[in-house]
Amino acid sequence: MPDPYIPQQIEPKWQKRWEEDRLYRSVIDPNKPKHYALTMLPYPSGDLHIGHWYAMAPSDVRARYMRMRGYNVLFPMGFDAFGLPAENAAIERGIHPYQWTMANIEKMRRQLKSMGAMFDWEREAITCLPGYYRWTQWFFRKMYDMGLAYRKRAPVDFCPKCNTTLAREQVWGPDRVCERCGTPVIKKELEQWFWRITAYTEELLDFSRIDWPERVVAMQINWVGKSIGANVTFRTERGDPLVVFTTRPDTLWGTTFMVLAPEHPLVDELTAPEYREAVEEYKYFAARQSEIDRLSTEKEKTGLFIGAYAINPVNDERIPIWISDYVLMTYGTGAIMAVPAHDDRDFAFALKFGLPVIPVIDRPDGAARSFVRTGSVREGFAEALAEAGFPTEARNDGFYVSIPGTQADSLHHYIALAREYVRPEAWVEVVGGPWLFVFADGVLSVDSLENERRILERCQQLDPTARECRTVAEMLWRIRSYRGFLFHAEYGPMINSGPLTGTPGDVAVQKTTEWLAERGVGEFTVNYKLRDWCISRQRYWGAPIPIVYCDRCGIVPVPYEDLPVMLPTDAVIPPTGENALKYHEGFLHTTCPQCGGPATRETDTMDTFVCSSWYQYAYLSPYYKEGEPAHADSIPFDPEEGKYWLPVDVYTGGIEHATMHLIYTRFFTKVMRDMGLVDFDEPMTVLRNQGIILGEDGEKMSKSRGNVVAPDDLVERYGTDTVRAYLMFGWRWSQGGPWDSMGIEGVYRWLHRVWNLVLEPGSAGFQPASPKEIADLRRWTHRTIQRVTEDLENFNFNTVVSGLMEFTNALQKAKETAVYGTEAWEEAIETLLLLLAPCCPHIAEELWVRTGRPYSIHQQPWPEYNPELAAEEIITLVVQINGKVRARLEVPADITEEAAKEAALADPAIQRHIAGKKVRKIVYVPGRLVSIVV
RNA sequence: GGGGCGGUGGCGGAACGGUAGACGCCGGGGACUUAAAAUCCUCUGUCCGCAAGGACGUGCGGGUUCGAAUCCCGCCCGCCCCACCA
Repeated sequence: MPDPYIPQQIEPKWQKRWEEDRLYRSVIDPNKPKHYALTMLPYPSGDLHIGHWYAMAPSDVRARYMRMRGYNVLFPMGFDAFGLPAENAAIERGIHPYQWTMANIEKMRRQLKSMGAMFDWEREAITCLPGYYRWTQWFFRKMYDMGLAYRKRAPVDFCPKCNTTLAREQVWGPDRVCERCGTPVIKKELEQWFWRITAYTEELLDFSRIDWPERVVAMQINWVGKSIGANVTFRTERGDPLVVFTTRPDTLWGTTFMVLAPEHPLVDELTAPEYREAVEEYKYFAARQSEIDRLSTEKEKTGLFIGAYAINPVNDERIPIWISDYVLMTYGTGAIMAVPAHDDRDFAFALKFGLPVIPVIDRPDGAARSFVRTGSVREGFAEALAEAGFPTEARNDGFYVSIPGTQADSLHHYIALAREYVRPEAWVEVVGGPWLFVFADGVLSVDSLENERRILERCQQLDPTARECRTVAEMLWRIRSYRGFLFHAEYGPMINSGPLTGTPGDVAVQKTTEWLAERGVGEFTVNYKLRDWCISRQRYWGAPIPIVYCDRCGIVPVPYEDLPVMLPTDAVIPPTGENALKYHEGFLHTTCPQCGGPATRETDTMDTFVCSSWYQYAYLSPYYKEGEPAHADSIPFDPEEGKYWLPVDVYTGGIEHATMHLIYTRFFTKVMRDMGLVDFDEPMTVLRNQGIILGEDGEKMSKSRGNVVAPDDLVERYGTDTVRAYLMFGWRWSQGGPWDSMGIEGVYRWLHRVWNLVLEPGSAGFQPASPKEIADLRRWTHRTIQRVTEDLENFNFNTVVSGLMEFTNALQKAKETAVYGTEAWEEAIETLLLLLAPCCPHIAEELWVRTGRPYSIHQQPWPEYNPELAAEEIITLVVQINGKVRARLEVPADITEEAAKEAALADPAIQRHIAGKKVRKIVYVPGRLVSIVV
């Protein structure tokens, strides 16, 4: 009997040995193809949780697999070490952010090492060290020189009591209060630094060169938010140009009012004196409201008429100008033309505030409805409609008529009938694409503001209840059946649109834009949601922005040679969380690099996303040229390393970074390309995301729920190899799912079985193994190589483990037969260990060495599979009758079609099923099945 | 509202358009043991049947096909992201 499998003994032993032997040191080797595998670096919170393991362990498995495949693999690790929690710890526990961070890194590095991953620790990079942030600042300086960095005023969340700006996560709850003191947060305008990421917008939309998950691509496209349309110039009555952006210039003739963002610069000038007070009040309301109610979906529209009018350039209609918080100053031009007939927001606004609606796009389906009030038509109308084939539906006070869009003339036909029957003191309206009012003396269309008014007045004369209505739309809205017909946002033929009436829907936007351009009142325009990246943070624990303010010279960038601008380590964090740099005299005061006069430093530090935007380059040569002065033409990493390793081949990590981090790092790489630092466009060729491990109860893991799974405990109990294998086996990696404390037991049992399989002697037979037995065993071996290889290629980690389990089960059975001890048996065991090595590196190494094989298994080549050996000799041929499986035949793999069909038809079960029926057709799929149709 | 991902046994999940449910967990039965744990063997989608065998079965409804979990159309449900973006 061998000694039992005790992972707690063998795992630390091998980890120590591998480290001593520098087994995972990655060094440039021009004779090998390179593979840069990167997994997202953690924030040093102080504890490595199961989510980190889930992300990193399978990534390590794949990196190890690539290494065995003969690649020279770089798989580095580091820490994203600047950020808010360190400042909080400083305030709560009186420990300096630096000490807190470095102590956490110490602990997490130990935890990471317990994973047994092949991280090259000699390339570790910690973003909060001067040797790292010197280059972060260097990038700022380069951006500045390239005209990609600029300063402008922008709002920040500010706590008036703590006198400090707040990060997004420091603002709590729907009331938006300060996390420390509970004071309602206000907006404050500050001068801040921005990077011109928008200079790369179009390029960021190009994913043709990278293999990234569909959903990440979708999220980034959505984030960039490209809209194609036109800028159209309206004029105020005074003559000021008022430009709006619209994606639907084809609806211009339906503009019945304009809406400006409350912060729009023209609002103050345009507001009529008698509205001024109300407008000021609304602006204040909007400034608060947009913050408080950002989350509510069905927000009631609010707004205010400012007493001014604009002229629609296409038809000279005079339209009122409103302000409302549903128009954002930060998008487009901060002003819109409102077309309530074809935009749901404008429609809701118009309905609420009694603004007219003019339809200008026909319905694509051409359908219409009409409500015929009792007494509004002469006798016989219903019968005439029935005869003409119009479907009707009775109601208490009349009946509805559905006018189908299928026949071209049905609308005209209906109107002709209605005119014939309508009584002089009443009317019949038709609501479809156009809205038509049939009076005894003629038909009026809601095709202009003037006609809208005229129709409304006439209806109000005829029907006293209509006098409550401010607009035709409001009157029609009262009739339920019309509601779905009063607004639509589809493309369709233009109607009521002056010279462009009749333009088909598929060319309407283009034709209108051209028409506007010819007249000089509009132009083709593209708009994006993406804004420039505000990198300023009013925080201490970050990389200082290398800028100096001089009374004489103004804004002066710190010279390259003077970098890094050191973050003072003796700063005291105020209990309010305010930026300690503002009070650090030694940091604050400096001399101007240009004139030598007194100057002050920028106290803002950089967003931590800046640090993580280039870390994959830092790993190439961490803290490159520390202590040597930098220059404008420096390179922040060893160019030889860069030339060999870049770009990243496979990047793994959580989907939560789909937008910010993964857009910023793409931006960085494109800037670096334009600087001449790299010669590629995208930082990471392949991206794969893992899912999230939930608590055993299916909920998100959290301390308050008490459902947190601690990896350290698991390692102590089962060993790292079991944890690694279970994280691969338990779920589809990209999906994740609830933790299962029983499931991991199954994996633990499996590794015990592997241990015993390899070390316990089998019962060698007295007879030699038959050729068939040998072939069967070798088939198992080579099929398993094939499966496991393919699954690792495709990140299908769960089936890698299940494949190895099946192989183990098969070997368990074979062990009791004559094949035990044969060459084929040794091949099988050796293969099992090699295939196991990436997943469970410790047990694989232990068994490898114990069975007399040369250390280290991790330096062995990945086994090749032989397709001939993997091929089946005997296959199961399925016989279907009318698609149902009726028999399974064991036949030689190379059976001919005729022989297969013959065998199928000869089978007694098949005979029974086709007895008395006529065989119409036989489909043969080689190696698979015979399908008989009767 | 827009976009993405998903829906298969009691559970996690397998399945180039071709044997649905591999592998593992849970559960049943058995061996070993004074006993338990561990380990090993074995059964395990549902229904009918003593059995042989048969019927049903991948969220729902259609379609394509000799054959659909897989492809197409229309729905329903869940999760995630974005969201008054003109």
